[in-house]
Amino acid sequence: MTSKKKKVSIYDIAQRLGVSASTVSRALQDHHSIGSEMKRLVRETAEEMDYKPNRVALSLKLGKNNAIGVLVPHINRNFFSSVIEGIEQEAAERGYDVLICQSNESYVRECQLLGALSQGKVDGVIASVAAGTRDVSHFNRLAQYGIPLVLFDRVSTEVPGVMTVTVDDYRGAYRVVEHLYEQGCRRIFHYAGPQHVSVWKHRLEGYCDAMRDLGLKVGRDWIVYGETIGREDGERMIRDILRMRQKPDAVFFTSDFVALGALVEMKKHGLSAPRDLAVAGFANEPFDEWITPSLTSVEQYSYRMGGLAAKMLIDKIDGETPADIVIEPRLIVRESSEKR
Amino acid sequence: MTSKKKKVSIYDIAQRLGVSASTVSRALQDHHSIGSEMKRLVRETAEEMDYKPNRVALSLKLGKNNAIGVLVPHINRNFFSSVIEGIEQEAAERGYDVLICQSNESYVRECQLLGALSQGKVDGVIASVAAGTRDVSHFNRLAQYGIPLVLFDRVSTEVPGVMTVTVDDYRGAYRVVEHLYEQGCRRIFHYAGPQHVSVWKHRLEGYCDAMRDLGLKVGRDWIVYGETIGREDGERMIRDILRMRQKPDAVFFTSDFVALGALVEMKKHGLSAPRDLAVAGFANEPFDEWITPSLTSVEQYSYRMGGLAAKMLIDKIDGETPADIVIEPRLIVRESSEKR
DNA sequence: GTGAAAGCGCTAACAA
DNA sequence: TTGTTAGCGCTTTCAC
Repeated sequence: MTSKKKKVSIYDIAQRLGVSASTVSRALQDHHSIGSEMKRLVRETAEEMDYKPNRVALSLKLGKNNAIGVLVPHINRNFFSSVIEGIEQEAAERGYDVLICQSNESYVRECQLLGALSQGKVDGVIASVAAGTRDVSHFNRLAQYGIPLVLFDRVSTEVPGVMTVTVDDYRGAYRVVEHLYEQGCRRIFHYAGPQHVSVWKHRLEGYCDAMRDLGLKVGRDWIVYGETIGREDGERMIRDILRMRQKPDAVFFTSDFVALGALVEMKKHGLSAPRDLAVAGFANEPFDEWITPSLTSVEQYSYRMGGLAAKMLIDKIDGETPADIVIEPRLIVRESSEKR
Repeated sequence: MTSKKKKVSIYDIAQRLGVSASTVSRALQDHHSIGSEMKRLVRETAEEMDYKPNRVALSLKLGKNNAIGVLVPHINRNFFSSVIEGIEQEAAERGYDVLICQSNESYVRECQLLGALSQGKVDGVIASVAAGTRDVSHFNRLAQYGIPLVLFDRVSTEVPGVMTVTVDDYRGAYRVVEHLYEQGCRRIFHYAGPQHVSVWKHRLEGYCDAMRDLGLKVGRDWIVYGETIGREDGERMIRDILRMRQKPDAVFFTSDFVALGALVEMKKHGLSAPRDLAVAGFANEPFDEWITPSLTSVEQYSYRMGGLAAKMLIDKIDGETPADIVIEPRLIVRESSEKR
């Protein structure tokens, strides 16, 4: 049976010392109007009584929480957990707590959580839009409450006052296509994600423009518009390809997971990349370099992205006006696409 | 220029309606003493004025935050982010916020963060001990403040009043050894992690006991006591093995990452699992089934673990006294160890 | 250099 | 059924 000590407040310290609470408060803040002898005394007593400031009271008084909310589609996805890790690192350094919640890609859940985040616990929000979200107006409420918002990766510019940090998906996709071209590929297909999501839209645009610039005409069935981006989608696409008369010599998948499914399915049919079909993905998931063949992909610097998003948000909270950030992605060529 | 509306409080509603704040407060809480007409009126006005309750004020008043703190070594590790996902899910369902922080495996950081978590923002803490931690007495402070603590995976029973949820590492390891034995392996080595960490200690014990029960004598250099558990460690161990006169026919690695390093290094030397050496890991990381050969491992049900930890903690906060939980692990046999 | 008092937004005794 | 009041723990004007 551990005796729960009652929490000690500045009043307890004040009483013990026979001074007023405000003196204690000031001493603890190293206020100039307090004598050094008094300061020492107060600090020692605080230490001795195991005093911990109550941050909730502080928040209420100051109207500042030193906390940011993070809203992501899923916590347990390498990309997002890596971003969160970056956020936490930066936030911790600047004395901020991080409150996380996940939308599970659901629009309804996202609305609820934004509601909860408007209830005064956080000074700002970092979010990435759920795949189920088409109308982003629920994000506006934050601005109405004066809560700054940073969107990362899956962003929307339709939210007034929003700040964004993104990777240049267009450039990343463009480079993938260039690379496949350099490997001798000409019939380059693309598995695209839902087009209401910014990143997948930009990757498709990068693909299209690169193809055009390279003088390659995109056939009518060269682009697959996926509803989801799971491994099964990649498997299905390979099966579909096997039934085609005119097969592609490369596929650029908008996600590593889809590409992974494709590689697995290819193996099942005795096909190998890049010999039978060059394959590239996007996101540089950790498994990319462990699988066989290793997977060509695009690094998004997710950890850095998180750090930048947090910095941006906290700077904004501190009254600055940070500019949007676009991170330059990096093409990482691996076995799945390197013809020699 | 968006006009930041000033936040509306119950006083604003009260004023508008010409009633007192307490009436509004009660109406909003659906208190029985308020007439249904009044309730309707208050609720409509609240809606109209876009009122959001201030949860910070609520916390201060009630001395309850509806928030739990989560302290893990790393956010961006599949195991931990999966646990966190489970925690968030359960917490959200029960109306709790989740505050995350990471110790980066550092003892000092863990101390600091526990200090921060004692500052009244959370009603309870879920944590997994940093690898750098040998003395766990810093966890005691939480109990002193009446903040319940659940430790998961890497636990310590030396913390008074602590609750734990773990996977039965001993059993998991035991089964791995049994399985390798059934595959015909007799010279089964073990790569162990730092022994001050509960999970690695228990896995080693499971290994030792299984070997004994199977009548296999463990040679003096069969157990490698690793300081770290990274891929490099696995690579190094393979190189060491290659220099041995009497080689093992199987290695049980206490971590999938070490096993992964081993498989990669083996490939480099033209060796393949399980033909030349059967390999098994622990944790069932997602990449286990994608790599070649796929890796035999032990599933820990991390997502469930998170949910259970959160349930346990919140039950405790609600005044119940939950019992410790031990999750039964599951051996997942894959190519790396299946002789046929 | 220090204290008294107000107040952040809310709830809950106590009164009426 | 409703209003008044105190107070959660802290900071900060204002007065001394």
